[in-house]
Amino acid sequence: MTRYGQFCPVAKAMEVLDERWTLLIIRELLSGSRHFNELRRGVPRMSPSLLSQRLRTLTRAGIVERREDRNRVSYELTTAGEELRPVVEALGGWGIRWIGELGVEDLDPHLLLWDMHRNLNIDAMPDGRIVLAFVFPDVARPADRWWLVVDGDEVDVCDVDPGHPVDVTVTGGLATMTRIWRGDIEWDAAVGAGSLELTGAAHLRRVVRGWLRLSGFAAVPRPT
Amino acid sequence: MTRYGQFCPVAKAMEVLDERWTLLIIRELLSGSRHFNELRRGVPRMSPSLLSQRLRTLTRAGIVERREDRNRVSYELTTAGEELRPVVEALGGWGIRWIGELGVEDLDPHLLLWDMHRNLNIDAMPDGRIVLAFVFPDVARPADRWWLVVDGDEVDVCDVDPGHPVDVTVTGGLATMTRIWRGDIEWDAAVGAGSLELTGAAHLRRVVRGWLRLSGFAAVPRPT
DNA sequence: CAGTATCCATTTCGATACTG
DNA sequence: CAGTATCGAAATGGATACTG
Repeated sequence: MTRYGQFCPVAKAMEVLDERWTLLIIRELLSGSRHFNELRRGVPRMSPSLLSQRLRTLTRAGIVERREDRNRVSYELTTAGEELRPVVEALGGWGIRWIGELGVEDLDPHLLLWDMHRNLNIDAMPDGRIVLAFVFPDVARPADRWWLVVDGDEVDVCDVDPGHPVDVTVTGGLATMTRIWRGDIEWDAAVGAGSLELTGAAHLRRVVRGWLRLSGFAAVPRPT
Repeated sequence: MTRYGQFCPVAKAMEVLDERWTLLIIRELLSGSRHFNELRRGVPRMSPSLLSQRLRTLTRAGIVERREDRNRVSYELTTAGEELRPVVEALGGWGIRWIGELGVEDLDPHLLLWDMHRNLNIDAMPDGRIVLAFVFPDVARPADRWWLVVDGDEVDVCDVDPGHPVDVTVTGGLATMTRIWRGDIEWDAAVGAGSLELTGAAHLRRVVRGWLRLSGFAAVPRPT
């Protein structure tokens, strides 16, 4: 590909990487997604044909390797792909510092829960099945209720009631929960201000915060 | 802008940065270009209207500040823009390691000389005017001859003979010179192999290598 | 110098439906 | 599960010429 007609390595890199969605797919692969439909959940607004096309481009570019193991297709980053981690980290670090404004369109409960389920601190949780419920009163049904079911080291995201007893229910605006996840506001501050509400056994309510890890970019210091 | 519909900071960053040419403009600003026509030389394949449009977008995004000082317009990076340096560096570092293949289309003598003129080691040069000539026998006239004229701390790139006596003439293929600039091959090796030829006074031929700095990415270690 | 204006070809994408 | 097929709308951008 010769989009820019420049020998500059930044230009050569961007020839592959500046296509829409591409770096988000790489972000997904970097955070552990391996299968087509798993990737789709990370980029839900992308059509499957476009995702498939991008994966082919990335494979041709030597960034992704497609594998077929007994009827199960998986995509993995090559060494070149893995080395894009610093790029993605730099981009996210910049983004969290300088693009604070989120549109309503940017909020997505499915995506939020999907991110959370990948970052649970399972070791901090008691043995046995744990069920967390999230309720977003400002979201239209049926997308206003979600469950994280943790059993052993398996974590499921459910958008329908899995039927198990719920240990803790977290209730609050989708924007609030999203901003907590991004590290824009503090969990404790939101609870204190009443914009986040916890229900469940007192000893669990106190520790649930420790079960949830935040976004990897939450800890990035913000401009003063 | 809401291209992706994601709250993820990587997505929010890419909404601004993944547009074609955008990161190359930022690269130019990071390397010191300030004026419209100066920027154009760094992205020669971009139409002026598109450059103008991108600069407006970047200004709206808070990355660039447009200034008008007594009839002279200039563009400068804001703090947010300056903080994109690690992003550009990560991209270039990745690009130099993993995209080694250059198409014929990627070679551009004007761009190469433009890059070189920004990176001359003027302190290492003797006082008085120094003129370097570059000849690319494999390039069609008139783009096969270029001059760098250094006078004091002023450096000019000429595509027509400036008329001054030439101190050193560097002759070699455009690909060779480009690869040296990128750090893909060594100056000394190219001279040794005869793919680069120097003419001029012996004492100047010996030191000219020290006058030219290479691309900032030349020193990045390559995959083994 | 520092841009605008115009215009059309092309690319790109999103939506939707379908398949082994 | 892992994609492909199709299609039309919209965005995008390149070329070129022009301006205060």
